[in-house]
Amino acid sequence: MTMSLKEHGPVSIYDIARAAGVNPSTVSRALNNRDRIGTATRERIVKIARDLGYQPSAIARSLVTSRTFTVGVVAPFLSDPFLGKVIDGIEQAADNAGYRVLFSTSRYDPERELVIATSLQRSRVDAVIIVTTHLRSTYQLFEQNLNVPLVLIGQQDNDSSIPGVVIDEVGAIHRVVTHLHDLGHRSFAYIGVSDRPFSNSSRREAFISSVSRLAPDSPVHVQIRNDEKDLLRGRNALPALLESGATAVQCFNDMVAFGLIGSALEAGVSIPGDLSVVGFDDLDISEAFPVPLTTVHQPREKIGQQAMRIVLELLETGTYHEAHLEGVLVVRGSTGLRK
Amino acid sequence: MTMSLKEHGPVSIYDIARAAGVNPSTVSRALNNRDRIGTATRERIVKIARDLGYQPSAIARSLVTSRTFTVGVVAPFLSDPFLGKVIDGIEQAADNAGYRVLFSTSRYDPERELVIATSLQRSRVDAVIIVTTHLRSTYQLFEQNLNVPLVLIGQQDNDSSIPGVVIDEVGAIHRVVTHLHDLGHRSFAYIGVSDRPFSNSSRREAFISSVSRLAPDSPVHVQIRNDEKDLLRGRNALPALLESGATAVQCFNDMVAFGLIGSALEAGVSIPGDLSVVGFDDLDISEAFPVPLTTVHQPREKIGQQAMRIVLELLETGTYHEAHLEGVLVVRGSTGLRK
DNA sequence: CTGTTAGCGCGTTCAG
DNA sequence: CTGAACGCGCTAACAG
Repeated sequence: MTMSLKEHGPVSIYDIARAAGVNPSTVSRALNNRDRIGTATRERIVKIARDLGYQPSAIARSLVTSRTFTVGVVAPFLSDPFLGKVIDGIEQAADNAGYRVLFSTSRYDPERELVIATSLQRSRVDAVIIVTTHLRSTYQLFEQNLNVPLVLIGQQDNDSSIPGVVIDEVGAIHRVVTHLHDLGHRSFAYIGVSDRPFSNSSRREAFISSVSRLAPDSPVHVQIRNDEKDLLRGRNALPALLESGATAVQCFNDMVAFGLIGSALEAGVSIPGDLSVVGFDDLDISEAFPVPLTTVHQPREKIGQQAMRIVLELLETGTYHEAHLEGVLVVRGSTGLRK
Repeated sequence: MTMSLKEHGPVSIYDIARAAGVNPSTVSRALNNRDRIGTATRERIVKIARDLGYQPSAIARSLVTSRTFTVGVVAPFLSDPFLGKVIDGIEQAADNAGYRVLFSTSRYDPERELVIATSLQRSRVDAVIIVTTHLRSTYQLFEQNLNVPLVLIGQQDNDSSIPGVVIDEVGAIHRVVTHLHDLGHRSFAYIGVSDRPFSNSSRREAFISSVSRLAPDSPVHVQIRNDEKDLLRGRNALPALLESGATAVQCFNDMVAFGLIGSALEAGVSIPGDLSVVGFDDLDISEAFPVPLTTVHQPREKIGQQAMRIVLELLETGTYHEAHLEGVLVVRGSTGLRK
């Protein structure tokens, strides 16, 4: 029946020191299980601390240790089905390692990325993980060095050596094209997006170069759309796509593919009878879609976990090992033999 | 051409005080645009601060002001399509108000919710927003008072008066049942989930009571599933559902509905010809699904924004105004006349 | 094994 | 208008 009369803020080690008749620093040692402390007094102190409902102040501790055990995470959005899982992976790995996660969204806005970065600096986070969308401006962050390890998630320039995790999109896309080529397709299309310029051009390039390698004379119809949402981009891409005569199309991601398939079905275009459609990401719904989607599976949680692993390596050893993950082709019902 | 030789950590007001030949406290006043400061010296100091790349330490500031301008957010997952948008809304509103967001996932685990809450206490967040799944245990959090405002997102007991935002699920479900009843349906079903017991029973109760009001003698087949993922729950619910003879079914959420529709189509069951299906949430894909889903639209971003608004009210005035949002019925192609 | 002292970076008195 | 001194809560020296 503890009846503590707490006055102002939370209880501090000073409060419990007084209650135990010892010095605050003794309390600190007792609670941190440090060296050189009497087992008897320790237990007494620990008990008092518990009775008083003591919760150490992370900020006071940080001020002296200059470690916050907090990672800053910057991503375009949380509600993106791809990013959500990636960040879940980060949070999970962070939690396991005793780190907190300070989250901010960049909303595909390169300027905001910079603003956020300085805000995170003020918070003195121990490291920052960025999901890039505009590589160019992100590189600026590295140049104006933030004084904290920075880890990138997303494609990088070939010659850049920034800590981060990358997916082998080129390889994955090549497997897609091989698959489509094997099915007899000889006229292709790529439906991209404008607000994630780097990963978009990365996939587009990979697609085009794979086609020109496997089927040199095949045309590739390309559309880069900037409609409001990915779904709409897919929907609105249909007319021009049909006109192009393409029989197989790679979409930037699954959402674009869903939009495309939806409008195709409405227009009486059969999938995959008239048109083979491939996505990218492998969202949860992709396999349960009425036309199960052939797509490139990205190990989303693992991407986040690997990013956090690199952070920890960097923090503990100062060096790191790159994470190179594979995107695997998952063949389902949205691709088929050329008519 | 500033060539500052920074040694240890980030520059502090002390560094810039020395560089300006003034006292640290003067720097503090100058930078915080406080009263009583010479315009001349202020500008000089501001310039030096900028040149030195000064970033105020949020933790040092917090230590003295005992305000962190940080809200803790606890939710089951980030990757949930419903929660993602809610949290985006929180982050947006927080950012606008100059707050940071410290995020943790509870993974549908009531115990973790408690652990996280104490962790957030250590971080001295100014407030906590919780997306509840197990109301019972969340109430414990309030009893063991955290010393910070706590705002709830999700259904509450009728007699509880905890700050939070609630959706009028009862009303929304009633509109669903009315819609189905108008279509001629007289045999119903509800497919629920086991890991979000509170909102599940809330929806189930609402459904059953609405049915018994509108069509007193109609049977209601109920399944509460605990398969691995929501999609699977929908898929696996089909056999027993068909056996029950129900012609209209309310699913816990859209994902469950997608799973159900997918397996129904595969089994040759026509939607909505043989079976009318209703979801809950109105995800982005729901309207683009090949069988466009009739569902209850939840204003997801707004939910998050309102939660943050309550936080700010609580922090500034000590009181708050409840947020009561409506779930609106969106009729699409997955419901139709009873055969 | 424990108490003392100092200082992390900043805001806020209170004097000048 | 500005400088000096103190304290936020805690850890890390250094004594004892």
